[in-house]
Formats: sequence, structure tokens, C-alpha cells
Amino acid sequence: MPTYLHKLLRMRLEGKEVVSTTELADYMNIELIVVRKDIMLTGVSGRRRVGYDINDLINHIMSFLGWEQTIRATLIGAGALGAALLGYDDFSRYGLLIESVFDCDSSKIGQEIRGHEIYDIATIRTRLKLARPDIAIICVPNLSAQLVADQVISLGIRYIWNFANVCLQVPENVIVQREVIAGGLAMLSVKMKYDRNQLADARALEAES
Amino acid sequence: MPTYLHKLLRMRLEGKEVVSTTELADYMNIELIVVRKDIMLTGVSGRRRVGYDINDLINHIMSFLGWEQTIRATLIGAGALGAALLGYDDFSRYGLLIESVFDCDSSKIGQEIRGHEIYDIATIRTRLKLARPDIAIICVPNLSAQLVADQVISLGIRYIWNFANVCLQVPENVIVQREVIAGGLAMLSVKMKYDRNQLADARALEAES
DNA sequence: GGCTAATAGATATTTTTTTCTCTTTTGGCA
DNA sequence: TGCCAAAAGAGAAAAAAATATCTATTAGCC
Repeated sequence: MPTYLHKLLRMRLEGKEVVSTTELADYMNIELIVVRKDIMLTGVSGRRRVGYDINDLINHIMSFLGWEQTIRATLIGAGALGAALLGYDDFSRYGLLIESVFDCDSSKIGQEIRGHEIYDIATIRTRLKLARPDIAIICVPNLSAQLVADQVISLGIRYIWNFANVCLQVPENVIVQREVIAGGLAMLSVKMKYDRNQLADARALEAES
Repeated sequence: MPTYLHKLLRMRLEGKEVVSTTELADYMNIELIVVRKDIMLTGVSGRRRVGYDINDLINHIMSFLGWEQTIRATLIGAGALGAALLGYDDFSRYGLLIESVFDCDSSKIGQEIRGHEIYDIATIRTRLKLARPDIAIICVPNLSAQLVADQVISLGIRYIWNFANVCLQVPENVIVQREVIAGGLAMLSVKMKYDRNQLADARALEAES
């Protein structure tokens, strides 16, 4: 969905007004029917022989994803990954607003990254008690992640986007979305292994004949 | 799979020798049966009433993922995200070796990040012609990504891990693994929307009665 | 020694997802 | 005006994934 959205936003900038599933499928190198099913999920309806109104589609996808109203977030851990997220411009378009950034490294506290001042993690309770964000983004080292999670949960935050490489243990009413960086690498390696095996098989067959 | 692996490596460090699916399922907060099916995919066999030998399982997962032999990579784009990947220690354990780093920003060229010297992207052809890496990791801005992809493909690289927010157009024999940063956010927002709706429904029902 | 419960392993069932096929609409073109 | 082809839309079939159920083994305990 985010990929469709990104593409559609760009197409709108280019002045286009309608788009067909064929066009999107070509761009994404996937089957036409997959795109159509995805689009149907959003509940939008198009015009036969023409396609979908781009604005319409954008609105429906935004609404489907719940990105119409701003999602207020706090980022915990301003290391390399945290900084990368702060630098990810598209978030603002997706309705994600990182309102505060915390770290425990005294050399970082008080500094600014991309216009965000970094606060001392020790002050998180007082700072977030009132302005409670919707989600917490955890970008701290693996060993601290559970501790940080416990803290934000105790502040009443119920949605966590976790970039640390651990499975957080949380109460039932808390939802964690875990990002496994190595997941993509795993996918690629498996495809790579498979692809190379196929190549080797093909060569062996050729040599035989 | 990477998550199992990570957990298992840590358990091995803690001196454990066997593990049961129950244990892994508890840790990951997923169904026992899912874990068992995943493990069966790797072809390992365990001992009833005991569990799996951790070393055995690690080896089988590594082999399943094709992580036994080192994957040699070049990283293109040393921005915040590229730097974050360079700082991701686990890659070395997963057999990923980032051999070279390229950027086009003259203020970065010649600098070092985490022990990796940053080379001028203009020199990529001469540098990679001989020591051809297995994969290219693309961390450049969206607008440059296709250009960079074309370049590495022309160098004979056939596997690409793409962190840019575009769908690369590549020849048939090239495999691209695309990482959609906002994908996790989309998942979380949808879960969040759903969760909040349920909560609201429950409250309405309560108020009624 | 025999019972019990924990665990792997195999098979069956259900559900979900993916894929295919057919239908309907309609803009463009001759 | 009427045909054609490109597109959405709906429904069916096939495939895959998730889940449940059953069986076999065996360590630990009484």
C-alpha cells in the first residue's frame, strides 16, 4: 500500500489525473490482478475503460491505512538508525509526526538532529505524561529495548514500532510492530541461493547435451 | 528465521544446548505450531520429549538461509540509513560482509564510517570490476536509485537490496529485494485503527447496557 | 517398572490468499 | 453508428498457509 501511495503522489505531482491498474502493475513488476485486489480492499471504485481517479485513490488508501489523521510519535534512541528515521522525509506525508526524541548518551542530549532536539531519557516521564504520543518508536540497542518498552507502556503508550532485534514482552493490550532488518537480507539470500542453484542446474543440463 | 537465529545464538552464549518449540513460541509470542512448521522447513530433526540441539538448529537455519558462506556486498549511499547499516553488527554474524562503500557527496568521500572508507561513486567501475561483490545495497535518494541500479547491473551484479522508495526497473535475470520503510508503519497504523475501533465498540456496548 | 506429561512428527482440516475466468462498461476509432 | 479493445468488477477455482488433531517417543517421577 505505501508503495502505491508513493507512486500515486508522484504521479499527481506530474499532473496526472487517472491511473489504471495496468500502469501500476507495470511499475511495480507485479501481476495486474494483485493490484486490482489491493485497490478493491480500499473500497474505491473506478471508471471502466478509464481507470481510477488518482485523488480518489490516494484518499482511499490514506483512509485505509489510517493515515488521514496525524500519528504522533516519540522516538527513543538517536543512534544511526534513529537519525535515519528522523531524516526520512516521507513520514510527514504519511501523517507520522515525530514530536520528541530521547537518548541516554550525554554527548547527544541537547544536540539537534534534523531540527529535533534530543532529550534525556531520564526526563521521559515528565515530558510525555501530558502530551502522550500515539506510538513509541524504539531504536535503542537490543539490551535496553525491553526496559524502554516497559517505560513507555507505563506511560500509557499502547503502540510500539520496534527496531531493536528482540521480541518485546508486553501486556495483551499493547501492540508491537517489529522491524527485522535482517529479514530482507534473509529473503534475498534465499532467492539468491535458489537462483544460483537453478543456474547451475541449467548449465549442467547444457553440458550433458 | 533471522529472529529464531538471533535468539538461538544468544541462548548458545548463555550455555544452553537444547531448545523446545514451546520455548521459542513463548519468546516470540506466536503459536507453537508455527514455530514447529518453520523448523521443519529447515529439515532439522529433534529428540522427542527433549527438543532440538541448539547447534544443530543454528546450522540448519544458516544453511537454509544460505548464510553459511560469506555474502560480499557493496553499499552505495553513505547517508543516515547507509551509516545505520554499517553500524549493524549482526550482519557479520549473518555472513554479510560490506566490502566497499560509495557516495557522491564530496564532503564524505575519503572519510571513514565504522572502519569503512567511503569511495567516490565515480570510481565504482574500476573498483568493482575485478572484485565483483555478490550484492549491491542501494541507500541513495529515490531519484538516483535507478541510475545506481543500472550502473551496478552493468558491472554484473545480479542481486540488489534496495532501500530507496522506488521500484527499480531491472532485467529479468536481476533479483531485487526492496525494503519499504513505511511498510511497518502501515501495518502498525492499520492494527491501531482496528484496535481503536474495537475499543470504541466495546465502550459503546458497555454504555448501552 | 510403569505412569505421566512434554515434546517431536505426521496427517487432516480449515481458512486465507492467490490466481484464473468471465462479464460489463465505455472511450476511441473507422 | 457500430465495432474493438482496454479497463473495472464479480465470481469461481486453485493453491498455499494456517490451524487443529492425532500419534509416537521418552525423560522424569513415583
